[in-house]
Amino acid sequence: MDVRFRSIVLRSFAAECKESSEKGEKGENVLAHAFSPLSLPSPPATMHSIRSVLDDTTLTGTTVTVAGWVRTFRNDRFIALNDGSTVRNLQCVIDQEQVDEATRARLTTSAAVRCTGTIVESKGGGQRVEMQVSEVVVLGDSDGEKYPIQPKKHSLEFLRENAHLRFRTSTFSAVFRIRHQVSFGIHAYFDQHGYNYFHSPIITASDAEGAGEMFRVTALADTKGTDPAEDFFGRVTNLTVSGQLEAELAATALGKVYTFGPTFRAENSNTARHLAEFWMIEPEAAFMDIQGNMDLAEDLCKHLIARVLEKSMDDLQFLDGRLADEEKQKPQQQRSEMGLIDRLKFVLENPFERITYDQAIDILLRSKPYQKKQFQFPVEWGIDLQSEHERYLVEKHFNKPVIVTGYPAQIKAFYMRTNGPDDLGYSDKGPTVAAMDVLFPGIGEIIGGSQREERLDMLEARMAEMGVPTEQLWWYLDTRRFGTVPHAGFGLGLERFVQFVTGMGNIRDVIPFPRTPGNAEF
RNA sequence: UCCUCGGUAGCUCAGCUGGUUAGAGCACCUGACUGUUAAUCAGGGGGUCGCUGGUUCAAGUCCAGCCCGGGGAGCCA
Repeated sequence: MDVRFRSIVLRSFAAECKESSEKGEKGENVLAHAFSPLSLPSPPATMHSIRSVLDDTTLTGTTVTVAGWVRTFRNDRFIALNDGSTVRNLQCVIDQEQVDEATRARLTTSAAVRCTGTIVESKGGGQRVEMQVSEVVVLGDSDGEKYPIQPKKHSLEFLRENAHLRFRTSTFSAVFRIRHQVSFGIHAYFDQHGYNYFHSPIITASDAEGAGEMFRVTALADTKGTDPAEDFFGRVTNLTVSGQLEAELAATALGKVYTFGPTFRAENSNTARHLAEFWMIEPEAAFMDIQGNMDLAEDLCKHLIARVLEKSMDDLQFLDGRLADEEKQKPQQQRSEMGLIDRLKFVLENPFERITYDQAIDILLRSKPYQKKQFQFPVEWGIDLQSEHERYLVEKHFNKPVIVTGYPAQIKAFYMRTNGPDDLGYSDKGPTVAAMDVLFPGIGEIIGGSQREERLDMLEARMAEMGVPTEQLWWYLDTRRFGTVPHAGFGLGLERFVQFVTGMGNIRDVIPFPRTPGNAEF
């Protein structure tokens, strides 16, 4: 809605309230008024979504109205109409005697139209029902010569350059309906499990989180030679790279919390799995250890996959077919044996493999590619697992999601809990921490988390060791000074998860308007 | 940021070892079509071959620099 229009509606509503109260009406009447949609035009009773027309068998034989955008217009007679409610189109059949030639000429790709007609069983083979149109109104013309999206297969790169229109394609409408289901499912899952949705700040002053380069936030036109004390907040501020530290503060009072918001990284990353602006979900729970953390991560992933299978089957079927076509182009060796839907069901039905870093190194050292010297990077205890190593574990050795715990302390963040001899992931090869990475086939790291170091002396020692300034994080350390408890949490990359569920290969194709180095057009 | 591949019509791409007026399919325009499924058929318009410079009788094709994009790597979610 136009902002000015909305303010007018609000003002007139306020005026009505004033009037009502002046007339001495009861407060509840005013309230009832507030929730009635009087100020908005209601759709006609016969208006239906295309999804309901296609699925609701009781509508056959009735007259309904639908509105959407023309996908194709064939044989001067058949409109394939899509309104975004489903990936499927409604075939609207027009009678040439009822619709004049001038109107038919305006039924171009992506024109907005409203059709009224009777739902009948289709004479053609491609669909169960179709609409026998009695009236068609063009609501918005679309100049076919200038409209860039054609009824044919476009490259994803081309559609990325036309990101403002790509939602009108089957692929992208399917992806974004599924993104909605995943997002909504995350809130539903945590709500059902007693977690509080916690809004961690977007602008932060701490740059000690160690999660990468940050975007500076300033109200100054030029920061050169200016004391940060002169700036808006009186100090250096940045866009958040993680809400974790703040979530920990909340978890040590509310018990269970999760954040769900945008996160920013100013890394010069040019890959199919990195964005400068992405959405992250970070649950944090008091009295939860690394084992509980793994259980939560696995259960959440499976819950979300189950939800998408339940709510978005037609979108998944479309994406499954799209992926199968793509696979056909590849040489036989590179093809994956499972389709998208089979893959989702497989992940849902099988437990994630859980191994320690020690075991991971062991498996890699005994692997064929290692012995044939096919790995580009060395494998030895103490170094981080490279992409090729993670891929081997997930895609070759186990062929399912894998959770790796007990990484060497030196390669992980300061807040992770140091393992003792009785802890999971303890190693006699060197100090390890209660970190966990959830690795998914085709995507890599989808979740990174840990049990946090709750012991003040241990935490301070690690911060000193890693050069993290304790003065700046006095508020974080206070949680360890006053009623500290074991607690744990993780970060789930929304886009990476959506990539897995939709089978999209590039992360830029699962976020509406991707932000990457040199790219912020829309 | 590094490695690698690419940039030819609105889109997807062909154009061999330099050699006449640079091609195809789709899209678009005109016409045909009352059961099509990315409809089909006939005809038509449409190009500074990413940019700049160089080699050559001759450059889309070879060389150099720059710009942009894909894939891989690092950073991570």
